[in-house]
Amino acid sequence: MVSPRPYHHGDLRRTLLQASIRLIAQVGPDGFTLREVARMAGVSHNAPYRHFRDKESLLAAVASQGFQQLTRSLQEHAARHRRALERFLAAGEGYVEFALRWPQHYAVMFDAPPPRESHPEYAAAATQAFGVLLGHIVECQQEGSFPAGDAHRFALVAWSLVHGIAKLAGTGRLGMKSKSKIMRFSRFAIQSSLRGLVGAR
Amino acid sequence: MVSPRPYHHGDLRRTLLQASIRLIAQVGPDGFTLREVARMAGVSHNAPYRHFRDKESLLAAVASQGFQQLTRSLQEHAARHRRALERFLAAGEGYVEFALRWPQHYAVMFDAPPPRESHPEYAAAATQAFGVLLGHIVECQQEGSFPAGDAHRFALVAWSLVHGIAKLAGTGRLGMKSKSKIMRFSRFAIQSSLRGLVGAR
DNA sequence: TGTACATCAGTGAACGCGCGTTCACTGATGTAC
DNA sequence: TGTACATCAGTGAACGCGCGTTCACTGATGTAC
Repeated sequence: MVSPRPYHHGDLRRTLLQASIRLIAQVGPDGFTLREVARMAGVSHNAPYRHFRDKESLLAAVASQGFQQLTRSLQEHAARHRRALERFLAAGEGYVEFALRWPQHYAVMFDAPPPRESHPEYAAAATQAFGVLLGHIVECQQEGSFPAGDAHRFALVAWSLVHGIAKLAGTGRLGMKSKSKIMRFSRFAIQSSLRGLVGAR
Repeated sequence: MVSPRPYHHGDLRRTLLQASIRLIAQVGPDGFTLREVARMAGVSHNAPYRHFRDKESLLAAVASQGFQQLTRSLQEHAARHRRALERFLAAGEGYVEFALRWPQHYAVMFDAPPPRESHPEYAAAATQAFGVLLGHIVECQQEGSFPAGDAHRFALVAWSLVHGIAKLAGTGRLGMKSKSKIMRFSRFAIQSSLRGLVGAR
C-alpha cells in the first residue's frame, strides 16, 4: 500500500536544492528547468515558488551551496598536511577534485553566475572559498616558504591555474581519460607554478 | 528610394556567421537563437537552413572561426619578438587578449563545445590553436631556454593558466576594472608560471 | 481542552511566448543543346 | 543566340513543444483566548 504524500512536504526547500543539483548534473545549467526540478521533488510545478522567488534565485542558491562544498573540499585536503606549503598544494588539488566530481554544479557556480548584487549570499560564499586560498598563502609567507609580496595577487594566479585545469579537464580537453591521470597532471602543474611564484618578486 | 533586397543574397553564409558573432556578443551562447540571427541578417527565419544543417552546426562554425582567429592572435603577438621564450610569453598574452575582447565568442568555443565527432572542422581548428602553443615550447627547448621533457605536458599547463585567467577575468572575478590591469596581471602570472616550468624536471 | 481564525504551503488550470524545424512553394540562376 | 529544364536559394505558414509565471483555490498548521 502506497502511503500518500502528505500535503505538507516538510523539507521542500532542501529537497529542491538537492534535486536541482542532481538535475544539473544530468543536463547542465542550460537544460535546467523549474518544472523538471519540481517533478523530481514529486511536487507541483509551482510549489518551488513558495521557497524561491524565481528560477534565478534557485540557481543562485545552488551555486552558493556549491561554494560552501568547495570551501569544505579545500579545507579537508589541506588538513591532511602540516607544512603550510604542502597544505596549499593539497588545497589546490582539492579544488580540482571538487570540480571534476561535480562538473555541472561547478559550471553553475562559474559560467552563468547570478548578479552579485541581488544575491549577496552567493557573493559571500564565493568570497569565503577564495579566502581559503588566500589564507594558505599568508600562512606560507609566515612560515617563510613564500616570499613577502601581494598575497592577493598570488592567490589569483593560483586560482586561475586550478580553474583553468578544472574547466579544460571537465570538458575533456586535456586528452586524459582517467581521473587519476588528471589529478597527477594537476599536481605537476600546481607544483610547477608554485615554484615559479616562490621565485616571484 | 529603398533598393529592395535581391531575392538571392549572394553571401548569406558569411553574413550569418558574422551576425551570429554579433548576436552572441550581445546575449551569450544561451540567448542565441536561429530566428534572431536570421532577423539580423535580414532574411527569413529558415533561410539559414540552406547553409547550416541545424542550430548546432551554425554554432560549431562560429566556434571554428573563433579558433582560427585565436590562432591568428597568438601568432601576431609572438611575431613581435625574436627570442623563443619571449615569443611564448607574448603568445600567452595574445591568448588572454583575444578572450577578453570576445568573451562570448570565447564561451561558445569552450563552454558548450559541439560534439567533436560530428564537427571535425571544429576539432581541427581547436587542435591548430593548441599547436601554436606547443610549437613555441618546442622552439624554446631548441633555443635552450626550456628544459627537455614532455612539451605537450608543458603546453597543457600553460593552456590551463591562460584559460583560467581568461575565464575568471571575463566574468569579472579578478576584481580588476580595467583591461590594462588584467593584462598586467596576466603577464605577471604567465611569467611566474613559466619560471616554475623552466625549473621543472 | 476547544475553538475561531490567521497564516503557511501546497494544487491545478491557464496565460503568452518564442523557439527549432518541416512543409510546400517560388523566384533566380546556370547549363546543355 | 534561344530555349527548356534542372538546380539552387530563398519565402511564409504551420507544427508541436515546454517553458516561466500568475491566478484563484484549498488543505494543513499553529496560536490566542
